[in-house]
Amino acid sequence: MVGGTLRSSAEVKVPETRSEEIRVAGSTVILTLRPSGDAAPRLAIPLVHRTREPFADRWALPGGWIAADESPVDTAARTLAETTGLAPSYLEQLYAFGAVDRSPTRVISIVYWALLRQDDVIAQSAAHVAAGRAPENVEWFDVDALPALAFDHADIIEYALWRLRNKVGYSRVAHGFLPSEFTLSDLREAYEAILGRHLDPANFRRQVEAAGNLIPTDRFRTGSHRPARLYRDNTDVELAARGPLSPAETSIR
Amino acid sequence: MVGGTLRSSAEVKVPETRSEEIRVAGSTVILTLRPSGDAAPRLAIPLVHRTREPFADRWALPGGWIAADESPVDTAARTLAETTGLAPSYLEQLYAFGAVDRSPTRVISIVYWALLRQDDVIAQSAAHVAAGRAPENVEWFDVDALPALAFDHADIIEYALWRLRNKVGYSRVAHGFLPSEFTLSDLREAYEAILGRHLDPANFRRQVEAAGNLIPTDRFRTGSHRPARLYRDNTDVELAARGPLSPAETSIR
DNA sequence: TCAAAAGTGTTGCATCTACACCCATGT
DNA sequence: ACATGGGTGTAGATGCAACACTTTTGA
Repeated sequence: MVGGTLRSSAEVKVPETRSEEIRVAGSTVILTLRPSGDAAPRLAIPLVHRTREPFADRWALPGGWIAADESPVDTAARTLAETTGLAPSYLEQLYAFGAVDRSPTRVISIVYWALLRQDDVIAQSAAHVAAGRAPENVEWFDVDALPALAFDHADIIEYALWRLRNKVGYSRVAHGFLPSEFTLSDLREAYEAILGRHLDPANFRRQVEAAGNLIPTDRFRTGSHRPARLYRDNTDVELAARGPLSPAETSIR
Repeated sequence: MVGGTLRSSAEVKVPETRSEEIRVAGSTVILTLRPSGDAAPRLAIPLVHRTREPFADRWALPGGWIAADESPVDTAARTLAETTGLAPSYLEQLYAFGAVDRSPTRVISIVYWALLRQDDVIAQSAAHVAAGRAPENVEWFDVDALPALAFDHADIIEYALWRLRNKVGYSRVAHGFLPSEFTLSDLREAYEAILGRHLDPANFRRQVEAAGNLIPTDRFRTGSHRPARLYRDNTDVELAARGPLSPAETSIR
């Protein structure tokens, strides 16, 4: 804890320096759910391979400098698009990291976290294969098999995962991973991948039905065993309450 | 919601501008509980009267530029001390506000929120009266009677209050307002002031007792009616879980 | 007909809420 | 003695976890 009383404010020295030497970057922890064969899907993150110092040969979060005429959230959305070619289903500010020693030069990073729909990611990587070219130096990693990371990016990813796991408990963020129609098993598997534990299908069903955020369709997914009803999101309800923050802060115009 | 697929990343233009034109400020929403006569205590915030453009004659959050060798949290703690002469019992990053048009010049503000113990505030203002001088241009306002505010500071305060009200439900932040020994009524009044509604004393007692964060003392507050037992905080437990964020991010070295 | 997932029912436990009630003190 | 806040007891409602059970399909 912190606490206590200080000397009178008159004695406190005010630094003369202004902050022009500080550069401001935007980075994003981009998350999706990757189907892994017929096993449970797993959380995955795209990282950028660094070819220059500092931290040459290590992997970093996608990001870039915040342009003079650009809001931080726009930098996040822009660099996310440059890296993946996609627009996120969810985008939220994570934290502003600004410790003096977090980089050899003074950089404050305003970090966002984003969710991508798994069908978008699959379609995009198929398009890259078809076109014969994919973004250079970008690779996807399972969150529990990350490579050596640059700067404080390992801590940042850990914090983003903590926030995701927290938020999934009291919001609908998990829906951000799913296509427009999905079964309750799809949704439950998303929750299980995020939380890392098994959920009872019967109780899960009742909980999401009681929440009233799902619209049942007349369609079913067949294939094996008893067909499962497909549901749509009730798009009247936000994926997560943002409180009184301006809508511009978390969505894209 | 956001969603959708974009053009290939090869077509996205990268701005040439770097971020040297952006200045970075730190501001803090400082909250305390002010006893208002014998009525219920109320949430209050210190604000700084602006004497220069932009927004001359309006009121602003305490803050300043982040120095080149200073972490954002240190800027928050420093400007908080300059404004109030006190150290906070709780300090947490609120949000980085960076919309392009939020200030006539380009400024990104990393905003913190802090709690002050009400006994610290009372002692400090008594000291100011005794010394015959108090910080210039600083005045305390009830949160539901705020003056005309500069920049986007009204929105920022609204967001800070939303965060406080949320956090009080799943953490012990309300303890940050109280002295080291307090009665359960003191604590309940803090919760009531934050949430803006009455809480059942009997149920409140059982809840905080069950949480196990309070240590009963042998002392009682006498004065009127039946004496009330005094409690201390269990300082082994943090006021609020910060997740995997470094301890440096929310406490003062 | 069997395996396995979809979907329903039921029971027990913990927690919350409302409110009745007793306790201890200053006036 | 009595008003008032401190503190305890208790019954009903609600929510959740565990798990038995039925349904529907593909193989």
